[in-house]
Amino acid sequence: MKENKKIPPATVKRLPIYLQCLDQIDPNDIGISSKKLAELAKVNDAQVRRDLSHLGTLGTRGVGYDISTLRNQLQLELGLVEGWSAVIVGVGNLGSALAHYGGFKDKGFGVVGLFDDDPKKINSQVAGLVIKPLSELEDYCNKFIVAIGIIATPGEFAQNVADQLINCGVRSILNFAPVLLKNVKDIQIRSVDLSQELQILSYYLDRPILKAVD
Amino acid sequence: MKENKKIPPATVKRLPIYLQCLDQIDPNDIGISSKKLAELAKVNDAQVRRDLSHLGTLGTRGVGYDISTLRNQLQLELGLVEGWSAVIVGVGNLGSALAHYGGFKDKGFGVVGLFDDDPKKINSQVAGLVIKPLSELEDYCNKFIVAIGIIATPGEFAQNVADQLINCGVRSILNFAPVLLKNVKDIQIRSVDLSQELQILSYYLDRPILKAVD
DNA sequence: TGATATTGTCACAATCATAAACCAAATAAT
DNA sequence: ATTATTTGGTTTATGATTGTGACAATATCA
Repeated sequence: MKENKKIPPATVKRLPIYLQCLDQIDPNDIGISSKKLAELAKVNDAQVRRDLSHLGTLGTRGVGYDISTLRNQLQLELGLVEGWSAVIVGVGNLGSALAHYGGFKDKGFGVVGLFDDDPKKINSQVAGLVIKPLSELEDYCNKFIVAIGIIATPGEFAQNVADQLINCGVRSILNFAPVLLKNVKDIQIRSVDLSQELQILSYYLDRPILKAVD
Repeated sequence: MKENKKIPPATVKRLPIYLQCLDQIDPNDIGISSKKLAELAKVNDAQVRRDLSHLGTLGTRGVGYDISTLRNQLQLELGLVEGWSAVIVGVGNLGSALAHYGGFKDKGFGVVGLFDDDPKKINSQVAGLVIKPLSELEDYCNKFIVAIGIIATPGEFAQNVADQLINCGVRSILNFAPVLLKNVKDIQIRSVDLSQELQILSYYLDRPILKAVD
C-alpha cells in the first residue's frame, strides 16, 4: 500500500494496458487473478501485482482482484473520470480519423472542438462538430476549459499550434505531427510519429533474431 | 566501435529521432556536433555519442559528425534503403489517413495494397490505390513480397487479420487497433493505441509536478 | 606549441524487471 | 474444527538495462 507516492513511469505506461485487458475478458467474470491478467497483458505476474499495489490494496488474498473495483481504481488513478475536454487542430485525414475515433469517448475524453485554417474546411462538419478557424481557438479553450490539445497538422505548423495551445491554457498536448516540439515547463507533451514506428519495425526486419521491446 | 553487436532497444527507438533532426537543420550545414544534435533531439549529449557509436566510428574527434555520412548510416542501420513494401488492412478513417500519409514514402516504405471487407469500399480508390477484398491478400503478399502489414481495422477484427497476414508471410505488423495481439515467434509486432497515449497524458494532468518519460 | 573543441569510452548511478521469501487471508478438503 | 491449498501483499535481493558524468584521445586553429 504505497498510497500517495509517485508511481514509476514504467508502471503508468502499463496501467492503460491492464484497463484494456479488463475490457477483453468475459463480462460474466467477476474476478481475475494476477496470473491471468499477466497473461493477457503479456507481462510477468509479479509485475502485475507490484504495479497494482501502487493503487492501494485492491485484491483479496486467496481470491484475486474484483474486476469492477479494479477497473474503477485504474480509471480513477489515470484521471479518466475527470471528463477532460480535448480539441483537435488540423482536420486532414488524420485529424478526421481522430475525430471519429470512438476510443476517446469510451475512455472519458470528449472532443469539443475542431480547428483548421483551410478556408475550404471551415464551417464544414466532421463527426458532428463544426470546423472552426484557428483564430477562435482561444475563445473555445476558455469556454470549455480544454485540458488536452491534439495536433494533427503538417509538421511545419505544429510548433506554432503548440505555442497557441499552451497560451490558451492547455496543459497537455498529443502531437501527431512529425516534429519534435519544444519542451515547456509544466506542459506534458507526448508525440506519436507514425513513420517512426515503421522505422523501428524496419530495424528488426533485418534482424529476425532480435526481440523488440515496448 | 561495436560493429555487429546488438543495439539496445532504447537506442533503436532514438535512431529515427536523430534522423528526423537531421532533416530539420540548415541544409547548408555540413557537420554537426553531438551537443547540437542532443539539443535538437532533447537528450543528453553523452547519450547521442554513445548511441551513434553503435553504428561504428562515424564522427571525428574535435570536429563532429559529417551530416550526410551520419544520415546514410542511420538509414542503412534502420533498413530504410531496402524499400520494404507494406499493405494497409482496414480503410476507414484511420486507414485512409495512413494511405495518404506522405511520411512513409519519404522514409523508404511503399504502400502497395489496401484491403477491406466492406463491399461498399471494394474497388474504390484511396490515395491512388484500389481497395481489394481481404480474400486477395495472400495473392498480393506473394506478388509483392510484403514485409509489413498495417492493421487499421476495428478491434474485433484485428487478431484475425494479424493471423492472415502472418500466414501470408508478413513478418512485421504495425497495429493501430486497440487490442493486444498474440505474440508469434519471429514476428515483430508494434502497437500504437491512440487512446492509450491520451490516458498516459491524463495521469500526468492530475499531477503537473511529475515528469512523464518516453 | 598551446588552447579549444569534440569524440569515444569507461565507470558509476538510477531505474527497472524478476525472482524469492514470508506472511495474511480466503477457500476447500478432511 | 482443523488442515492444506491457493492467491495476493510486501519486502528484499539480484541482475539487466539504461542514462550520465568524467576524461583521455584526437583534430583544429591561432
